[in-house]
This record gives sequence, C-alpha cells and structure tokens, in this order.
Amino acid sequence: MDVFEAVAEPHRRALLDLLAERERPAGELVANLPTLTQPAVSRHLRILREVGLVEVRPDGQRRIYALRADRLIEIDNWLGRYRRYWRDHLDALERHLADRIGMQDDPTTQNGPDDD
Amino acid sequence: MDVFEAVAEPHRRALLDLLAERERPAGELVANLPTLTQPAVSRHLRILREVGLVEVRPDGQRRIYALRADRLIEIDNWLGRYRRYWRDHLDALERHLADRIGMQDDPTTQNGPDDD
DNA sequence: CAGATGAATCAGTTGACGCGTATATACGCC
DNA sequence: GGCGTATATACGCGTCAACTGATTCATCTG
Repeated sequence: MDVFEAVAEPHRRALLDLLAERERPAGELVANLPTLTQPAVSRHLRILREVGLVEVRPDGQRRIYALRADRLIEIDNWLGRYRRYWRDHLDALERHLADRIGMQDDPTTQNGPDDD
Repeated sequence: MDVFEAVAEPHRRALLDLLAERERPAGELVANLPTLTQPAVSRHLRILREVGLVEVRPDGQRRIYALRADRLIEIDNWLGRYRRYWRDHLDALERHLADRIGMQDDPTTQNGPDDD
C-alpha cells in the first residue's frame, strides 16, 4: 500500500483530519468515527502507520496517534507537475470574472492560501 | 469513484503524466503503457473521463484525450491543510542540518523543487 | 459496399479491500 | 492474581475493481 492508496480511503482521510488538529488516543479516534467499529478504525490506523502517515506513542494502555504530514510530500510533489495547468486555467477564469463583475472579493480563496 | 481513488491507481497516474506533456490519441496512450492491453487502457480512460480528469475529442476514428487538471484542485485543497505541517517540520530539519553540516548542497532536494 | 483499423464495451474470473464478529494481548487497578 | 478497559489481531464474508479475451461499434479507404 502506498501513500496515494492510503489517502484514497475517506475514513482514513477523516482520521488524518482529526490528527491534524492534535494528537489523540485511539479511543478518541474511534469515538469520532461513529459509523465504524473499533477494529475497523484500528485497521485503518495500522495502514496509516505502515505508510508512515501517523506515529504511535504508548501512554499506559493507551496509544497516542500523531500525524506525520511529511509523507504527504510525495503527493504534493506529484501534484506540483499539474499545478500550473489549473493555475493558468483559473487565472484566465479570474480575469474573466473580474472583468465581468468588477473585481469584488472573490471565492478563489478556496484554493489560494498557501500562506498562513 | 472519486478523484482520490482515480489517481490512486499507478497506471492512471501514468496516463495523466503522459497527457500533461500534450494531448494524445488513445492508441498512443496504449503504446506507452506496454504492460496493459488496449481494453485495459480504455477502461482507465473511461474512469478518468468519469471523474473529469480528462476530456475526449473525436478526430475521425481516433479519440484525442486531453488533461483537465483543474479537477486535481480537490486534492490540492485537502493537501493544503497539511502543507504547513511538513513545511514547519522541514524548516526545522533544514536548520538543524545546515547547522550541523555547514550549509552544503544538500539532498533535501527530494522535497524542495516544485520544479517546472 | 467490403474490408481494415481504432477504440469502446461485454462477459467472466480473480484478487484485494473493507467490514463486523469474535478473540487475543497489554496495561492499570483492586 | 483477577478483573476491566484499551487496543490489536484473526477469521469469514460481501463487494468492487482490475485483468483477459471476445465482441461490437464507428470510421476510413479502396
């Protein structure tokens, strides 16, 4: 299983999203995915562990899971090859819209904010 | 099938990579994936079509396939939530390495280059 | 119109993945 | 040591996606 397949699963993306906020014990992750059973979540966590997207740290009988986002760089690099395509495309669209609607505050924000 | 699943398949990423260079007729794509049969490629193209990652244009009996990269924005947006994590992480790593090895030319290149 | 070529689809099989139930292991407390 | 909680693993099942091979559809050419 590679990183691309790992994040293709919506439940696993949900787990990563939860871990992006803060690290959490496994049980808390289970509680946040009410449609899945505990073993199901455990298996997803195992896969995320195997591809290096999360780390585990024991805390007594709990296991604290934490995000390791740098494994996502592989996807980001691949995506990088295409970024200019939609950037060009959107630039053209923006100019077109700006021209039509007169440069209002504009929802391209959905894509933009690389920078925080 | 969503965009994440669509690009999770290595052959489909290979097809997108070929189409990133330029649009191509289906036969040329088949020729460039020697491990797959013509029907297999056709099915992958159908999936890419269904999720909107490619467009088809008939040219006589040929079908010209072209990239529609803007559907990848969905992945880019999702990834955006994590970008700051590995940026911070790598910044720290870079500083650490730069400090230790004295700012040589350095194999962090695996990540850096956004290259186009 | 007949034949050839490019491409998509149909039919059938197989294998991988995700699920839930049941069970095992690890730790914490009494 | 025994029990309860927290997490992981084992097993069996259903589903879906990917492959192969055969076929069909469309278009071009003689």
